[in-house]
Amino acid sequence: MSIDRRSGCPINLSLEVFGDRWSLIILRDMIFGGKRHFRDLLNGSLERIASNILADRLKRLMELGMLTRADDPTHKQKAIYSLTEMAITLVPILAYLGAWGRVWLPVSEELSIRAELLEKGGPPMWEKFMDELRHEHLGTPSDTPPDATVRASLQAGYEAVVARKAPGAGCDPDA
Amino acid sequence: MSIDRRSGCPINLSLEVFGDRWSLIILRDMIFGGKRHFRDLLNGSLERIASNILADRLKRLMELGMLTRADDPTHKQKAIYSLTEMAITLVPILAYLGAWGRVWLPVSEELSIRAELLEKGGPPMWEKFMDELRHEHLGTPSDTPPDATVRASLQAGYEAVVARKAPGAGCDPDA
DNA sequence: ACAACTGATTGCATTTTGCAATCAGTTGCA
DNA sequence: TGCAACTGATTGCAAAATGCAATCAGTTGT
Repeated sequence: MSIDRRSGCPINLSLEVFGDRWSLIILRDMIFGGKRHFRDLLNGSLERIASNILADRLKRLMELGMLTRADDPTHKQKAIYSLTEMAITLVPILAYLGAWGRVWLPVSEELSIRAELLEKGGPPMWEKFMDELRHEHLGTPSDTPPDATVRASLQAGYEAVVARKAPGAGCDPDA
Repeated sequence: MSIDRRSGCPINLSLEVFGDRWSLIILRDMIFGGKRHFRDLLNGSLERIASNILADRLKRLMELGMLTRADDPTHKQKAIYSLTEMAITLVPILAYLGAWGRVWLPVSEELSIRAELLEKGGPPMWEKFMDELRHEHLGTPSDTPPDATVRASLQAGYEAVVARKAPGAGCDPDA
């Protein structure tokens, strides 16, 4: 399951990295959902990835240099997956992809609010988000307080839509 | 082979449109290569798509609203495929994808020069390119002379690299 | 001691993919 | 008229990917 190298075209090579139905979904959940453990990714995504496919893609993304794996000090069997700089720089692509999908595809309102906020925020917001991800996954220093992160503001926007659509119902499957 | 709708997430829905190894390759060849016929797409791409897969993807992209098909007046069996606005607005995504691949993947110099020029040109160049595609595929008016198109300048850049790498050898498989 | 949870792995049926060969109709040329 | 080349596909088939359920060994909390 390694890279084919059908040609040296940048678009082709990019497709060989995440030209499948699951790799970008996993990266999305790590980037926007803050998921870092196998179980979180397995049970957290709306698209219900199978455990063998998740294991395969995590392995593949590590081989490609998009993820790294480390032991979790709180649990001897637990592994923490981290994004590499290579994966973090996908943020603008995900932002554009979300913006495009929001225009042309039958997206649901509550799931597209994040894409809308990210599009409205533009490149400055993407840069801020990438810096937060670098802090979170690569350990680089950051001066953003935990309650003022881009991810928190995206999540707040999501919850506002959910609350408006179902007032009083306190259920949040994505929390 | 229609859309799954695993979830209403914009990124997921986008992946269901071109989360495979061939759909974006076909769109790339139509957008950057100017290919509009089955045979051009079949023989023109470096990645050697099989004819049944090409037929399947063309059909699928039409069902999804990314392409339209029309009869070619010069040949009763010939079909001309056109990009829709939905497909034309992928240009920024392809630009970002090419830029990302150029940084992180083992691209070849002659095939990545187009991505580099497109990245350097930025959003203004993308807009100009999209206008040219609208003129070419949707018949909208345009005042750009045929020799000053974005595609022509990308092609010129490509040929300059090829000429520099193999001076005197007049072969150009992409012409 | 024991149930729940950790990151996986295995087996298996179904689906998708990719390659080679082939198709019928159209065109250009001798 | 005859025939080769070209048009957009389609078919058969082997290989690969997918998705589901069951299972695994080790760890943790009670």
